[in-house]
Amino acid sequence: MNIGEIARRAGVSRSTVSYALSGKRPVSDDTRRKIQQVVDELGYRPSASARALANGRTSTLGLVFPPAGNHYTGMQLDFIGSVVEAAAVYDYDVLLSPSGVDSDRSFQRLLGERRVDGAILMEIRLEDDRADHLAALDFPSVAIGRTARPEGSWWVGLDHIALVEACVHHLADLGHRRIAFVNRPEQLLRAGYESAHRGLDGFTKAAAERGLTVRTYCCGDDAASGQACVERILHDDPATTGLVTLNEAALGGLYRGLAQAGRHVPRDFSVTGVVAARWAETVTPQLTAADVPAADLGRLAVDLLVERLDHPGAPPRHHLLTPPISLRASTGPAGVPPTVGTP
Amino acid sequence: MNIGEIARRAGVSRSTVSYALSGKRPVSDDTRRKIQQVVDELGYRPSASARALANGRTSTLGLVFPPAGNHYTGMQLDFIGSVVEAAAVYDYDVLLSPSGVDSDRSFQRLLGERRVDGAILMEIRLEDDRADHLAALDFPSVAIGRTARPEGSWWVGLDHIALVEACVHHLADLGHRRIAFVNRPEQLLRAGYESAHRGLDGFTKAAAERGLTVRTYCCGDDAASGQACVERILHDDPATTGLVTLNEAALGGLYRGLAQAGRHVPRDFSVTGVVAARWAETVTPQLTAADVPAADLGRLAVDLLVERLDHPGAPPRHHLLTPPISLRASTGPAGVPPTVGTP
DNA sequence: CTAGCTTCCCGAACCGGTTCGACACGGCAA
DNA sequence: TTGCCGTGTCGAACCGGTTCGGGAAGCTAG
Repeated sequence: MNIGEIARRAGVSRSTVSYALSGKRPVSDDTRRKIQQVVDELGYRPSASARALANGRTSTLGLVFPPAGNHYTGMQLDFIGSVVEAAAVYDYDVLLSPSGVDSDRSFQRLLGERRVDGAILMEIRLEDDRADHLAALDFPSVAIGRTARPEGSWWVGLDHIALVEACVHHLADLGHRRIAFVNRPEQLLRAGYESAHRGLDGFTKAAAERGLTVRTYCCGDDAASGQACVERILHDDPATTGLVTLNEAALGGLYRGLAQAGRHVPRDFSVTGVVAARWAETVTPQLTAADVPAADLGRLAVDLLVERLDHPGAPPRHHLLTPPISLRASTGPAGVPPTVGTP
Repeated sequence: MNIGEIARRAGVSRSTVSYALSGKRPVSDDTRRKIQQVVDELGYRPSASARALANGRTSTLGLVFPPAGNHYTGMQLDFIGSVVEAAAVYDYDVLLSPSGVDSDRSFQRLLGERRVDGAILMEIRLEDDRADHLAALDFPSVAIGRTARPEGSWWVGLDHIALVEACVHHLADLGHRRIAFVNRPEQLLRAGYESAHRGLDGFTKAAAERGLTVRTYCCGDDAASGQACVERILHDDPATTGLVTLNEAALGGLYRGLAQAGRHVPRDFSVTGVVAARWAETVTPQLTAADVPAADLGRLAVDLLVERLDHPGAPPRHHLLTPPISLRASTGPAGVPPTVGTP
C-alpha cells in the first residue's frame, strides 16, 4: 500500500501520483480523479518517514519540557495542550522531549537525528545553554521566557518584573507596609530560572519605590513547603500583612499556614501573585492575581515558530505579555497588625 | 554529514559504517576505531527519518490525549510526564496527538502515515471506537482504562468500582447515612467515560449494601461548578453529611461551597474520593482519598506497550490498580445533622 | 507542412539509512 | 599445491516518497 501500488492500480507512474496528491504540478482532471478514487478505495496515506526523508522536513515540532523533578504545575499542562492544538492547525505534530538530567541525550535525539523541524523551549533560564546551543546552530526555535540577553532571539514570555511590581503596588495601595515574597524553590533560583529572578527583581524594585519593609523567601513546589514558608514568614516578622507569590503549587499550603496561624484572608492578611486563573479560582478566598495566560503563550509560541520555519532568515520576533491583575477576594486594606502572641 | 561522508573519511564503505555502528555484523577492531573516531569528530548521528524508512520502525510512541475542552487535571500532567520519562528509558520518543473534534484526522496522521510504532490511549470510554479501531487493525496499543469488554486487549487502569466502594464504606463506617456522589461532567458520563461510569456503579452498589440514602450529581470540571454542586446537594437534602467525588478540578469549589453553607469539614461534613495525592494535599483540610497513582499508570502503560512491540503476538496483559485510601483530614464521624435553617 | 508552444505524463535520480549476497584474503589441513 | 573455512569488507538493492529533465501528443501560427 505504497505510492507504487497506487500508481499501478491507477495505470500511471509514481511521479504522477505524487503530483496529483501534492498539486505541485498540473495533472489532468481525468487522471486526478482516477488516482483519487484509488487512493480513497485503499485509504492510502503517504508514509511520514519517507516524505520526511525526501523533502527534509518532518512536520514535527519539539517541545522541550522540564524534568519531572520540578513538580509540574497546572499552568504547564494548559500550555502543552495549547501548543499541541495550535500546532495541529498548521499541520504539525508535537514531540515531547524531557530536558532531564542528561539533557544532551534528548537534544541529540531532537536535533542530531533531525526528528523535528523546530523546537519550543520551556522554563528558560537567564543563562541558558540550551538556548545558546540552539542559537549557535541557528536551529529554528522559540523560547518561553527571555534570557538575560534576549536580543536577536525568538521568544514569548511574561513580563514578570512588571507583573510582580503590579502586585506590590496593589498591596501598597491597600496600605500594606510589611510584605513578603514567596518565590520558586531555591534550587531553581540558583539555576537561574527567569521567572524566579525577574519576579524577585520586580518585587525588590517596587518595594523600594514604595518604601516597604520586605523579606523574600524561596519555597518548595508543594503544599507542605508553602505551609512551612508561612510559618517562617510570621516567625521572622509577625507584623507582616501580605505576600506576593509566583509559586502556584505552594498556594494551597500558604493558605493553610495562614489559617493555622489564625490570620484570616483577606481581613488580617492579603495574598496575591502570578498564578493561572484556574488555580486562582480554586482556592478560597479566590486569589487576586495576575493570571498567567498559559494557553495564549502556547499559541503565540507556535505562531512564531511556524513563521520562523516558513520564512528562514526573517528578523527575530517576540511577544512580551503583561496580563492585568484580576481582582478577586484575597486582598484587602491593611488593618491594625495583630499584637504578637494574640491568636 | 551523512553516512556516506563518514564512510569516505574513514576510507570504508557505507555498509561497513552501518555495521560498525549497529554491531549487527562483526567489524575488525581497527576499522571500528577509525570509524568511531570520525563519527566523534564530526558529531555524526544517523537521521531518524532515513532509519525509520529503512527498518520500518519510528522509535516513537503516540500519546492520544483528550481535547482541551475537558479541562486538564493535575493527574493527567503527572501521567504525561511519567510516560515521557519511561519511554525515554526504552529509547522511544513520545508524540502527542489530540483526539479532538476530528479525531479521525489525527488518527490518520498517527497510523495512516505511520508516525508511531504504538499508541497509548488516554481517557478511555466503555464503548470506545478509537480502541475498537486500533484492535481491528491489530495496531499495538495500550489503553488507560478498560472498555466494557476489556478481554483480549492491553490496558492499565484503576479499579474505580473498588475505589469508590472503599470511599463509601469508609463514610458508612464513620456513621454517615446520607451521602452524595459528585461525578465528572454529565457530558462525559453520557459519552461513556469509564471512570465516571464505573465510579458511579461502585457508589451505587456500596451504598445499597450499606443501606445508605444517596443522591448522585454530575459536576463541571471547575471550581465554580463544584461550589454550585454543593449548593444543590444541600438544597436537595440538607441532612447530607458526606460526599464522594471523582472530580479533582471541582474539589476546591466543593470545599468553598461547604464553607459558605457553614458546614465545617470534617466536623459537620466529610469529603472523600479519588484524587491525585498532590491535589489532595493542597486543599485544607487535606483530603482523605484514594490517591490516583498517575505516574505508576504512565510507567506501566509504557512497559506494556514496549513489551507488546518487542513480542508481537504475545498474549494480552493488563494491570488493574487499587491504591488504598490515604487517611488525611477531611473525614470524621457523622455528628447530629444540623437542623434545617440553622447556619 | 512544419516550427513552436502547451499540456500532461514518464523515467530516473535522489534523500540517508539498512541489509543481503558475494567476494577477497589469510590460515590451516590434506 | 590444492581445497576449505572463517573473517572482514564491499556493492547493490531496497524502504517510499519527491523532484527534475525530457519527451510525446495535440494545437495553433506561419
